[in-house]
Amino acid sequence: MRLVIARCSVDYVGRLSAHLPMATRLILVKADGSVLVHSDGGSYQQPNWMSPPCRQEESPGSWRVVNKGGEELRITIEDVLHDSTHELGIDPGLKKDGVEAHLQELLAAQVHLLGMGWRLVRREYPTAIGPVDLMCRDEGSGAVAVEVKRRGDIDGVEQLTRYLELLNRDPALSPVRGVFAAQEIRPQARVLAEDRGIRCVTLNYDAMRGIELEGTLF
Amino acid sequence: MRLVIARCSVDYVGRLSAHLPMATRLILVKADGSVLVHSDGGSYQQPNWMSPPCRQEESPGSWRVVNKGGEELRITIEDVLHDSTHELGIDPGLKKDGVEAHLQELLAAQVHLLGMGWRLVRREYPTAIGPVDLMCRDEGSGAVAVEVKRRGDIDGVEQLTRYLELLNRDPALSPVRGVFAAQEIRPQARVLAEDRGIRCVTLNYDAMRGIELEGTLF
DNA sequence: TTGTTGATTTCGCAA
DNA sequence: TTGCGAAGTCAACAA
Repeated sequence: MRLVIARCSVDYVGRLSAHLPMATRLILVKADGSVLVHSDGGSYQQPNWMSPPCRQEESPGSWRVVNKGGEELRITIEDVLHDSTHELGIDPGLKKDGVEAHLQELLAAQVHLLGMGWRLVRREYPTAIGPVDLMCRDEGSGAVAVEVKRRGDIDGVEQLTRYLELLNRDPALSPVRGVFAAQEIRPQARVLAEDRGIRCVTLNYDAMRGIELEGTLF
Repeated sequence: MRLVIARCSVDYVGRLSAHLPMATRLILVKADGSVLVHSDGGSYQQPNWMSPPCRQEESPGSWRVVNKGGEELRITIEDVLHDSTHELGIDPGLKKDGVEAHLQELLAAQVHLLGMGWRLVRREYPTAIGPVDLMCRDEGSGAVAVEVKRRGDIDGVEQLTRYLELLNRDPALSPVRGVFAAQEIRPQARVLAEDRGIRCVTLNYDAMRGIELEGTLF
């Protein structure tokens, strides 16, 4: 990894055109050849960059980074304040926990949280417009489509509504009810869901994980 | 801006949990206090970070960065290979060109691409639930609402559907047809749109820009 | 402050 | 490879 602090201007021409006027910035060159330009403040993201795989041509005062797709990053350098290279080695990678997939998995193992006597038919139940997160049968064997979200938004209600509309065209399943389950449900989403006869359930991630952990103890 | 190259492990606890095992990485501290951790390869984005505003507590071998929302980034440092601080000053900011607004502008100037004899009524046609990108009249003077996207997704179809539903309540306009125009249209979005009687049109940005450029030549 | 929408979204998974 | 949906989405802008 190479770190350069320099007074520079940057132009990107590719999927769009972007221009950074002359100023002092950090230019970061990774081992895979990708180039990132960072300012000191403003957004925490890089204001300009070129994603790998890409090729770099360096001449005094001017860098040119070209992508396979014809995208181009051109850096004009007026003054270099710092330039150092460091050997970092490979990174073992990031482990994430607590995302939607995990939430879905936890709920699939605990469908009784939705109602006594409920059972899971299958996860990722396929339809023509995409998979339903959980398909269940309630205590009276009625079909229920469950949409799981980390944050329950209007989009999620729309998504579940589309599934329900489609599933209810199938005489073998109909009537299919809907449950919208999320860690947080925004008021607007809740209103819309309930207006459409969809039940809203707030999930407690820690409690669900706790139950799961308990289960593994015995 | 402070640059630290160090052998470290990183833990984030907040909206989710994430862990980076011990390895050599770049730790970048910006003037606003935000902290970014970069590996040398893999994804070109930062694998772990804390966005501003945040507060940093540094003790030998351990950093703790805390957010207002109770999110926490904990960096355990085993060995420091480099540590330097640089004064960058303020950044003038980024200028972009060629995004959706541009696409809409181009299509507005070339509504004949949608059909012979079509004319533009106006861009950003106002409704109670937001502006319709383009309102047109077709060859038979029928009203047509056009939604322009760079990537045509189901969300865009839903958006246009809401506009059409509202517009068709107005006897002075009704019937209003819909056109969904985008550089790329995803199959599921196309299915949904056509199921609702909305015409899908794929836009060729380069060709549209080319025509525009030609136009300026004469 | 809150909500909405676009993004060079990026990223990961699965068909 | 391509398609599709989630993201600690982020960030800009309007209400």
